[in-house]
Amino acid sequence: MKATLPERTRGVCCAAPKPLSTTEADRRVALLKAIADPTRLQMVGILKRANDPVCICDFTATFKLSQPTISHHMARLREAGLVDVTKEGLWAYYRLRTSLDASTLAILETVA
Amino acid sequence: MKATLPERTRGVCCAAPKPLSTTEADRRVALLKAIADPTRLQMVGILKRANDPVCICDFTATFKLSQPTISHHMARLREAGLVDVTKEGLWAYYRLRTSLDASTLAILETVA
DNA sequence: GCGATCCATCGATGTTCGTCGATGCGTAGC
DNA sequence: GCTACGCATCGACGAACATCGATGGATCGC
Repeated sequence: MKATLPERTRGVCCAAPKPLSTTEADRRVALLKAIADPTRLQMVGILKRANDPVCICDFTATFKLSQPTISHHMARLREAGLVDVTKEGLWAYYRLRTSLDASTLAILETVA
Repeated sequence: MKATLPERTRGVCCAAPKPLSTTEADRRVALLKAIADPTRLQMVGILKRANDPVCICDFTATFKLSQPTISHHMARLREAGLVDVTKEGLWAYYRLRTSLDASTLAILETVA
């Protein structure tokens, strides 16, 4: 890794490196924001390691947070398109969405 | 992928799946928060693709944001330990920290 | 029907975040 | 010294967020 510092002239500051397409960047940022929280990252990790859908009441029992807060975090994962829900009587079972695209799966794999 | 919904009895909601160690989870969350922003994600991506250190003035020219805002975002990357800075006269050159651990590098690789 | 249970939603509150203008500090050229 | 420049920091402001108690809707057992 070279570390050459290019010559500069005052007032000329526009090498302007090209960023990603903003739409793709925004997609990734939405995913990152969805999992950039301790509770939600743990939720995703547990769902990823679980073979069967997990009742949300188990999350409520696991974390030291109120039931509305757990529900709120799960709703954010739902809005991010990361989880699917199945209602069965009184209970709500969540699992990772099966139709996640490859890049999303790769990120979840490395981070969760 | 089976999707068997376990039998439940009312009032018993404590299968309590085990989360990660909180210290490790917090470490990852700190990294995710640092890059869960369009500007900062682009910054990291540009630095990752650049061979030489990049003058921060080029970021100021690239993004449609004020100079204090760019400086603020770069400070957040600095506090997260993701970048190193070299001051050269009037200019400040940033690059990805060379001593990033493997898991951090893996995340940056998939996301940036 | 009635009470109990699970869960989502609402409303409120304190905190964090993104953004900017103003300011200050160090450097370079005159 | 003085001015111009690059950059960081400060202070302020509105938006987004995490959390909770209260409420309501739906389902089960009796």
